[in-house]
Formats: sequence, C-alpha cells, structure tokens
Amino acid sequence: MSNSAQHRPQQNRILAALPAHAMARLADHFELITLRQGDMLYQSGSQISHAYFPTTAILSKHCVMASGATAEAAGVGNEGMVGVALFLGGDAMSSSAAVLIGGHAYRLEAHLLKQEFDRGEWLQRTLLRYTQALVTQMMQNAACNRLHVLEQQLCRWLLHTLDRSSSQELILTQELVANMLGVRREGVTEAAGKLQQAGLIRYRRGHITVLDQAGLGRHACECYGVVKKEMDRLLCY
Amino acid sequence: MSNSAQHRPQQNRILAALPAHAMARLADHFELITLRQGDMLYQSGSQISHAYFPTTAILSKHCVMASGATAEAAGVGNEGMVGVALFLGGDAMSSSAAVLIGGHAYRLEAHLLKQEFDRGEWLQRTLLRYTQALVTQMMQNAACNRLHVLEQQLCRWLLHTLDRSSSQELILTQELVANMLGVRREGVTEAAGKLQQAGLIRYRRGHITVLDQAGLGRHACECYGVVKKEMDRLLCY
DNA sequence: GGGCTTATGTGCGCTATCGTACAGACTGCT
DNA sequence: AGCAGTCTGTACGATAGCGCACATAAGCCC
Repeated sequence: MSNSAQHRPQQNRILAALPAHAMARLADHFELITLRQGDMLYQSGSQISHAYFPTTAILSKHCVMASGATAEAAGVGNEGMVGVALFLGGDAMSSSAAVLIGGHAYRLEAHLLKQEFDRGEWLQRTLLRYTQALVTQMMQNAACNRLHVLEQQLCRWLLHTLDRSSSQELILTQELVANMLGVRREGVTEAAGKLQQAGLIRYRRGHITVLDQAGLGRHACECYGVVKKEMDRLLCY
Repeated sequence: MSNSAQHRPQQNRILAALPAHAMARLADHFELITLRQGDMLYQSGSQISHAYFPTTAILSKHCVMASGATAEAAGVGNEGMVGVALFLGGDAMSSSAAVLIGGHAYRLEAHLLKQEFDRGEWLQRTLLRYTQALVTQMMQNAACNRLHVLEQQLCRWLLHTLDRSSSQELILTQELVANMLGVRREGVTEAAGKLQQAGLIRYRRGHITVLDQAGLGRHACECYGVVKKEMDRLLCY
C-alpha cells in the first residue's frame, strides 16, 4: 500500500537501501501517516506500538522534566527512525518523541520490525549502525549543553535541522526552538537576532530561513561537525 | 585463564548471567587487567581492539572538546561494558573512555565479542538491553546538564557512582569530579562543602565518603531516580 | 477591515557559574 | 622531620542565562 507517486518508503534513507527481498516482505505493512507539528509519538515510559520512519517530517527525542522544562536529546529526520527500544529489547523508552516539523512518515508495527530485525540481516546491521549514530548525537549534546554558549548551540541546532529539511526555510517558532535547546524563549530571540544581524538567517513569525549555511557553520560550536562527520560515516547505507 | 579465587568474570553482571555454553566458548579468552585511575581505554575516534567488562573498576565515557574541557556522557560499572561500537557496527567511537576509579576488568578481543554477538543468542539480547540503558543515561544527562543546578547534579552523580562502587568511600579528587560534571573545580568545592555541612557526605583530600545515601537522594534532581529505575528495569539479567 | 490570538522585542534585577588569583593544608617521599 | 607536589578553601569581579512584566506586531478568522 501507500506507494503513491508522491510518497514512497524509499524517501526514508534506511528504507531506501533495504534489499529487495526484505522490502518485499515488508512493503504491504508500511503505513503512510501524516504528522503535524507538536504531535506526540511516544510519551515517556509508554509501550511502543510502532516504529516510525520519517520521510518529510522531522522528529525529536527529548526529555520532559518534572518541572515541565524540556530539552532535546537527538533529532530524527529521514536518515533515521524512532523506536530503537523495539529492537534493543526494552519495549518502553524513558523518553518522549514528538513532531518538530510536520510532514510524513511510514510506520511499521512493532512485532514486524522486531521480526525482521531478528533475521539478523541487512536491516539489523543498518539499525544498529543507526543506533550508534544516535548514541553519538546524545553524547555530544550532553557535553555541548554543558560547555557551549547558546548562540553557538543555536547555530549547531539549526544546521542539524536544516540537514534534515528539504528546504532552507524551517517552520518553527522561537518558543519551539527554545524548548528544544532547553532555554528561555527570550534567549533564543536574542541569539537569533544576532544571527540575523550577521546576515546568516532571516526570520519572521514562525519561519526561520537559513541564508548562509557555511557562515552558520563558522559560528557553530565544534559539535555540529563532530556529529555530522560521524553520521556521514555511519549512515552511508 | 584468570579464574583466581579473587577475580572472576562473573563479578561483572553481564558476564555473570552468561549461559554455561556461551561462557564455555569464551572463558579462555577473558583477560583480567588492572586499570588505574586516569588510564584511557579509548581515545576519541580510534579503532577499538577490545571490549572491557569492569568488575571492580569504574569507567567513564566522556567527550573531550577542542578547548580541552570535558564532560561525562555516561558512567560504566560492573553492570555494563565499554565497547558498544563493536557490535553496533561502527568500530570506532567518537568518544573517549577513561578509568574513573581504579580496579579490575576483563577484556575480550573485538572479533570474539562480535562473533558471539552475531550468534544472536543470549549475549546479543543482553548487550542490546544494555545499549538501551546507555541511551537512557545519555539522554537524561543531556537534559540534566541543561536544566538542573550543580548541587543537584553532584548528588545525582555521587549516587550513580556509589551504585557502581563496593564501598561508601570513593577515591576521587574534586578536580576529577569537576571534569566529569563539566564544571569548574571550585564549583565542586562549594557544592561539596554544602553537602558536607548538611551531613550527607564527608571528604578529605582525594576521598569522598557518602554518609547519608537517602539524604543525597532527596537533594538530587529527579534524573538519578529516572535513570536508576530504567537501569533496574533493563538490566535484571 | 477589525479584532483576537499568538509570536516576538525589550528591559530589569537576580542567580549560577565562570575565570583568575592566591592562600592554606594534607600526603607522600626522602 | 622536612620538603614538594597536589588538593582544597576563599575571594572578587565578570557574564550568561533566568524570571518576570509588558509592549508591539504579525497573521488569521469572521
């Protein structure tokens, strides 16, 4: 199903490289879904019914603290998937996954993913490599959150999000960005203002357009490059 | 080898629960090694020759930034192992692993670990569950680094380290703790001073003794409990 | 086009943490 | 016992980011 002209599972890079026989087994079970900004895919601690493979949507794995404050641990675009707990064996995950930028994704029922994973073939290798990329992101984010200043982090985050986007314009409010970075909205206003003055980005009410990607890279902390390099190395499916 | 009365691979909780036939395959290949505080097991980006299963040592996976600043992403005690990149498939890891508290560990050659993992049996299931526990730690640390204050974090960190230690006394300088938390040494002096005044810990030059574990728990941020609960759930081998 | 909702800009005092500097104190070594 | 090296205590100004309050403006709906 769901093989319309516009949408195909192959728009997700993990699924794009599935060998033909594996895709043949699974093709009928991929379900195209539309995700709207702010939707929650998983709540912290809940059972997981599906794995999600974004195509045009961008997802975010984040922690929600008791105070209500949030911070992103890793982003997920069409290079990855949400639901690693399914094949890691823990079923539930202690984190939440939400839709950062609306779009589409394919989902697959938990037991089908697990079944295919347990064949020990291509999908297993790929998902494990993706898991390592995820670990890398989370490690670097943990350290970056501690050691770098907001403006650098905003650059890093915009670049990562841009890498997952098909357009230079991101549909995002500063409030949402603040929730991802785990800072005040006003802090984002200030940092984004500086970047705009420097001609690196332009924004208006709910839209952020990146004008100078290379320039953002120079203003970002090293963490962007470290993670990107590792992602490129691990995710060349 | 290395099955002296004092030291056995079974002191590591992953290895303790290895089924007999798997242990029979591997027993001759475990190598007991002595780790001293400060030793580096891996440098960021280097190839990995062995996986390490701590028994009495406590290890630390951390990031080193270009500035030289460091921050821990996750700790590893006898509940876990270092070298997940071996079975995740990336070989090298973008992080470093160091010895936080000296002691012993067993190590296993990379190809032997991979081979046993690829049998798809008990060790695979266990290592994948451990990977999920690691992911949980890193996520929570990333958010905690952003959202909580030093004193709470110090409590959290001491409790986690204590859980990996056989004694209430940790052989640690404040400088070392500061490097793990990614803060100044003076900050740790101040926070530790408060905890000592509150009667929760006692310390002297290079030694920190926890006097009131429950009290530390009350001063810690929620992150300790979240991670501990998840570790207990995932790692009951 | 008027009004409502939501996003952004700005100011101000506050706090946690930083950077630096240096003094004092403990331990290990000879 | 004395010394050297290391660890810890303290102080002080600087600064990043917070919390709050409120002004302004942009887009959306009728």
